[in-house]
Parts: sequence; structure tokens; C-alpha cells
Amino acid sequence: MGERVLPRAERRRRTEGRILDAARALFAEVGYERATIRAIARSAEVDPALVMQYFGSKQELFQQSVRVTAVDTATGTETDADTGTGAEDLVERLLGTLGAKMGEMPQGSLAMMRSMLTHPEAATSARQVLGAQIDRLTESIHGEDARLRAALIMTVMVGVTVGNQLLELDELRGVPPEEIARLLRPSLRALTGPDVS
Amino acid sequence: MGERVLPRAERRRRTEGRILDAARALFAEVGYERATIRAIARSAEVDPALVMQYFGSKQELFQQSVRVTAVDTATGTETDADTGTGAEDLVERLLGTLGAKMGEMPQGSLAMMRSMLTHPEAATSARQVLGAQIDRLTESIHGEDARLRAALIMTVMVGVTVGNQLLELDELRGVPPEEIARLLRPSLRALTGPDVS
DNA sequence: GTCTATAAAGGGATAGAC
DNA sequence: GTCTATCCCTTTATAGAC
Repeated sequence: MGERVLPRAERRRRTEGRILDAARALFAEVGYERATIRAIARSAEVDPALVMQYFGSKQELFQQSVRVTAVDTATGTETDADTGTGAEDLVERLLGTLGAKMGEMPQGSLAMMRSMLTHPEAATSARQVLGAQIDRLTESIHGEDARLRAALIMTVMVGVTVGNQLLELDELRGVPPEEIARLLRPSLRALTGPDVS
Repeated sequence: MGERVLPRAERRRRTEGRILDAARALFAEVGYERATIRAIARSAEVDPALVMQYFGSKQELFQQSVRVTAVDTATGTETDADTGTGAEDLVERLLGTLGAKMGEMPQGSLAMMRSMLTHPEAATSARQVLGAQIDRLTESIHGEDARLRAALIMTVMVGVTVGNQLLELDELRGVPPEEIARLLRPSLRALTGPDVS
């Protein structure tokens, strides 16, 4: 038992990863209620009991599935470095994430959004993520209704993502992300107000 | 049996109405999956079996609950008369429905929207209603991307309604509808493009 | 016509065999 | 540690009593 191709810890880690991937995909596709442990296990090619053994409950599995995404949604794209914090910069970053979203938005985010209207935990998570984004935006918007404007900007983003990724409106299918970003930019700029940087 | 306070047909009609009201309210609150026939019957103070007797299935009950709303959502507010069809007029009408939504948006619409991400039938219904609205808007928008712009306008409206009515974001709670309309107007105008009427 | 009783199905969770 | 078998609950839907 000295040398082993896959140490048990490593093997377990990979199995967990497969389960989480399958869970994210199914949660994102049909939402919390309709995604069953059995179906997730089948998709991950493991035994349903194993899923329970690893994650304890369906609710726990769901939280694990969307957790990682919560943070990287909050940071926008993958680059949360020291880019500018001006309103224009933030708008561009949001439009950028939209671009990323079109192709392959992180499935954890989609899983959370898919269930946010019908699953209380998902709603709480969505409010937290959006709240964090609104906080950021508020700081970079000057003027009277900064926080309200920031909130409206995020609701616009939610609306476009819902229409595009979740409702899959025909009118938005196959439209290049840059095109949507181009049309949306003036609308978001109007909400940030005059940028006095 | 000549004269009766409530003819049986009338009594049945009222009972059906009570059931539909209760169904709309519960569907709007918790979505299709979590709204059970039992809970709806309890709320309407009737026997669960009666609900099945009247509507045949849960799916049928849901469709009946959201049907009426589908049309009056399509017409905007209650006034679908011969008001103008210019882009500006339509934007104002949309902003007006937003105002109405804040206070008491038709519960049938909320029921449909609550479930549109997780219930296939609700999704289909939502796409139809939004598609009809997009058609209207497209006619009044001139220029290259008329249909795409119209679709984005509707997604913005969806986003605001979701954030406000369904997700109930703190930042939007208690904000007067006119205020939201005022801040949103320039964004929507930006999407309609220059109005050459 | 209205309700009681129950059927039928599905899913989350668990105990124990291997 | 992994899987088999099963428990137990909830829900929709139906059949038949009153």
C-alpha cells in the first residue's frame, strides 16, 4: 500500500467534484425543486446514497454548489485586481461579465438565479450577491440617489441575464454579447449619472 | 324552490372565484411547486377534492389562474384604448404599469413571473406575453436593431419587476413608483433611440 | 354535489450488509 | 467506504360513501 495511482483522499475529492458539477448543471437547468438527488447521482455516475453521505442533505448540496460562484459573481469577472472604481469602469466591467455570461456564465450563478424566485435559500443568496454589487456601485456613483441608481443598474443586469440565459428569449438568442453591450451602455450610463472623475 | 338567495350556478361561480383568488395568491407567493392543492383549498375554505373536481388538475388550475392576467399584461395597464403608438408613448405606458405594479400588480402576473424560471408552462406563458409586448414595441421603434432594442426594453422591465416584486430588494422597497420611473426614463429612451415622430 | 378514504408515485433520508 | 434495500413522508389524483 505504499504507492497508489489515486490516493483515497484524492479520489474522494474528484468524486465530490463530479457530483458538484452534476448538481450545478441540473440545478441551473431545472431549479432546486425539480432537481432530484437521484438524477444528480445518475448524471455524476455515482450512487444516490453517496451524495447524501458526502453532503448530508439536498439543501447542503445546493449551498455547496452555488457557494463558489457567489464570490466570483461578486467580483465581476475573474479579474478583481486593482482596476478602476469609477462608475464608467464599473459599468464596463458589468457589460463585460454580460459578455462572459452569454457564452458560458458560471453554472453556479445560473443555478442560484434559476431558483432565486422559488427557493428561499437561493433568494437570500441572490440578495446578498446583488447587495454587495450595489454597495460597490453606490460608492462610485455621486449624487442624490446613488444607492437607488446602483440598485436599478443591477436590476437591469438581472433582467438581461434572466431574459437571455434563463428565459432564453428568441430575440436575444445568438446575438453577439458585444452588440448587447453596445446597446445597453447608454442606458447604464444614464443610470450612473454624469461621471465627474 | 322558486326563489333562492343564491342560485346554484351563481354559488358555484363564486366558489370558483374564491379558489382562483387563493390559487393566484399562493402561486404568486411561493411558486408552482411549493403551492399545494391542499394549501390553496385551505385558504379558499373549501375541500381539496372540490378543487380537483372543478379544475381537473393542478396544472389546469395554474393555467386558469394566470390566463386572465396574460391578456391584461399584454395590453399594458387597463387602458389599451387608442393611445399613441409612438415609442415615447409606449415607454410612458410601460413606466406607468411599473407604477401600478409597485402597489398592486395583478396577482396573476406575479404568479406567472414567480414560476417562470422553474415551471415550463409558466416559462412558455412568459415568453408569449413578452413576445407580444416586444412586437408592439418593435413597430414603434425605427432603425437597425428595432427588435433587439425592444427586447432589451422588456428585459429591463422584467429586471425591475423581479428585483422589486419578487426578490424584494431592500434598496427598492418603499421607493415611490414615480421616482423609479423618473430614474428609469432616460435609460429606456436610450434604448428606443431617437424618436422621429 | 360534497367529502372521506385511499390509491399511486416520487423523493429525501437512513440502517445495515458487504 | 460504498451500495442495497427500505422507511416514511408528502403530494396529486381517484373512487365511492353520504
